[in-house]
Amino acid sequence: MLADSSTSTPPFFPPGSRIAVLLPLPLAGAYDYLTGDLALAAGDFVTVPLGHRDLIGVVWGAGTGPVAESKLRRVGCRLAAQPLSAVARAFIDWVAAYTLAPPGAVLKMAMSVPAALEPAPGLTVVRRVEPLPAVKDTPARRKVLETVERLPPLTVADLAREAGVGAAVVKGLIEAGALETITLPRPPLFRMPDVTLAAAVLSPDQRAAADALVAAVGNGFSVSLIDGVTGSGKTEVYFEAVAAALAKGAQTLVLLPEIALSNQWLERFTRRFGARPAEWHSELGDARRRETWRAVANGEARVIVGARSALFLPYRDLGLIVVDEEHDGAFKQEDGVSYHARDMAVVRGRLGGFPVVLASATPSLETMANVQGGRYRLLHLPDRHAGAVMPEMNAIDLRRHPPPRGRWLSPVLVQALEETFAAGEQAMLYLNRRGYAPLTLCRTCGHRLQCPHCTAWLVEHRLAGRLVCHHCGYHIRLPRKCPHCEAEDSFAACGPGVERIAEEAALLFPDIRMAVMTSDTCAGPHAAAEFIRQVTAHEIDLLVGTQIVAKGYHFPMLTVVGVVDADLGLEGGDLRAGERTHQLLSQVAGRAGRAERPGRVFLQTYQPDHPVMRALRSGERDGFIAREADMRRDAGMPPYGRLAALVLSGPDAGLLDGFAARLSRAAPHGGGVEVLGPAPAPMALLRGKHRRRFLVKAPRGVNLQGTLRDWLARVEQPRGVRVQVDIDPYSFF
DNA sequence: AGCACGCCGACT
DNA sequence: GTCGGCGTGCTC
Repeated sequence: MLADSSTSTPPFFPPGSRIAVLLPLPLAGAYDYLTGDLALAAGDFVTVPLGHRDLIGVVWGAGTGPVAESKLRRVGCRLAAQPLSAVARAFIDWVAAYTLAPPGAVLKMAMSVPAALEPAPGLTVVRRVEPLPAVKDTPARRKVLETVERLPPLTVADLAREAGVGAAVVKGLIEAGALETITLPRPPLFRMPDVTLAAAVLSPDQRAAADALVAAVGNGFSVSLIDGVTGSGKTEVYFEAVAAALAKGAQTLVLLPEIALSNQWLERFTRRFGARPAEWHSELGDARRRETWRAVANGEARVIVGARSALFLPYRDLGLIVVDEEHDGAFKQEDGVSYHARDMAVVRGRLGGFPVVLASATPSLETMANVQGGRYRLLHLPDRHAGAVMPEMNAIDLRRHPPPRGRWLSPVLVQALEETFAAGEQAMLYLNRRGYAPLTLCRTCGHRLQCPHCTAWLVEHRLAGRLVCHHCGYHIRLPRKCPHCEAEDSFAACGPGVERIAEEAALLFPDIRMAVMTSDTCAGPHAAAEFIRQVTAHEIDLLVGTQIVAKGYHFPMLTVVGVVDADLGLEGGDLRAGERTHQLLSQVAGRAGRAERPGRVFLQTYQPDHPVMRALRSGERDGFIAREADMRRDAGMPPYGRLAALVLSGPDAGLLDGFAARLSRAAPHGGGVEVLGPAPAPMALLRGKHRRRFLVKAPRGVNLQGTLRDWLARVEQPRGVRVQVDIDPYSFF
């Protein structure tokens, strides 16, 4: 059964009890309070005094702390909000223990909307007073009174609009006593998705996968991976699992990497279920956020689609989680509590006793290792449906077919673009680099323009007319004189960004219609939706963009994709560089030729024989993954070993290095634990803070968290130094 | 995370 | 002589 809907009563605390209350603060643990004359249960939201202020916290259990009972203060009051379920509380404790974050910091993610804890305001509507007192009669008043008779109760503003008069008339009638206001419970904001609508027609492979998922729903914890190439219909398959969960009365969470960009996904959902799901992402307004939080807590929202933070919403009866594009790095939160939403979704499923579905065209090595270990069930979708074929993959060897000096597009790619535009089809150029040029240097003295707060070059944004640091947002106008040698007009832009590629394309194809899509040019979901509309309506011939264009859009007339610098992601050679580049370029390639038109993909590379390029060209994904997996296994790296990063940061480099040296001397050893570092973190200076990093490697089965906790406890932490623990680090920056 | 308590420079 | 800067330390 659905474990979230706690059938057993939670621990109960009668008046006069000592209880632990968890506060949404980064404190070491829960604080003890006395219930006073209140009767409380675990999970209740309560106000408690802390210092001079009153805070909202959650009753976490019996009070067991070391503080003397005489020093305890009393709980203020119990809030009417839906209590936090036992599973939600266990999840918060689990995540805190795993990530080494204070439990209150995790609770804070679940209490991100404090205003939602206040009771939902009702809807104030107007109705007629019976019997109607004698009031002055005017044509406007008569219209209002007629409208009140004719329509169900409306708000003042709606009634005035319906009657075609100003709000003052309605207010006047209320004043005169002919109308009165009453407060009704607010009508539901989220419509129930309709599971009786016809599902998409599924291929036999899709049908088999969908049947397996449907059978898993309501049948306890399990993890399934839908592994299928772009266009194989993964979404339709997991929609059947969503329908099954809805039919069983369970809430469903669908996690997407970038919900703000997924209007196409929302449209598909709405077509399938006849109602929009509840959305949860950073662009929600305050009122919507509050309403959604309440609707999740009281069970009114049945399907929630959201970014990673949606994992911590206070679900009333969650019974299914789908993690789409499970390989996507956006699921890893790096700042504050650092967690991977995919992995925590699996934990949430295990604690809640329900199935978790992962979906990807390029599953992560972690997930594949779990499939091979028999922990996750594999559901394979081999074909692109509707007869579409996989795009033809071409590597352009830039050593043999270099672009002209000062240009970035190889003649081979230029010719393909020419053919595409001549055929009346669309093309996309992909380069994961915003701005015009990533580096600006002085031709006279060689000085490079660098961010004063970070270890990073300033990136020229020519459209905005400035140089920008992509790490801290620092920006200046392009100076005329070199700050070092004072030479005038001596700057050279080195390397391309998307703006420069667009400039080159405009030079080569002056007559085509072009758009540049980056996070700079499409802030907000509406801007993205407008780009998508323009491309779909074929108002654009060439789309130039960064990673933002790699997301799963369908453009039926888009037949050629050019990857301007396929080697870009391989630089630096971190643990996941190969895997990540393969995933990203596979996804970009999937944009080509999705309808009946065959697609062609061109990868510009100086390393056509690199394993990543070979894998992309041949489509030998599994062989590539197996080789990457072997390398990780040999190196004892995740998912075959455990890894954590310890990042020390602070404004004083000397203090930082002293602390790092003391930590190094106290470093754990033995049991296969290996500590690498301290080394300057890859961004040795970020936002004015110096950074040093340790990497801790351990075999599976070692208690990594315990080891780290003990290590940190052995060394006193100076003020002015921040220590950040990142279990399972992803980015090495 | 707040918020007060602390000890050192420019004001009525 | 005070007002106030924000460094540091505590809150059951």
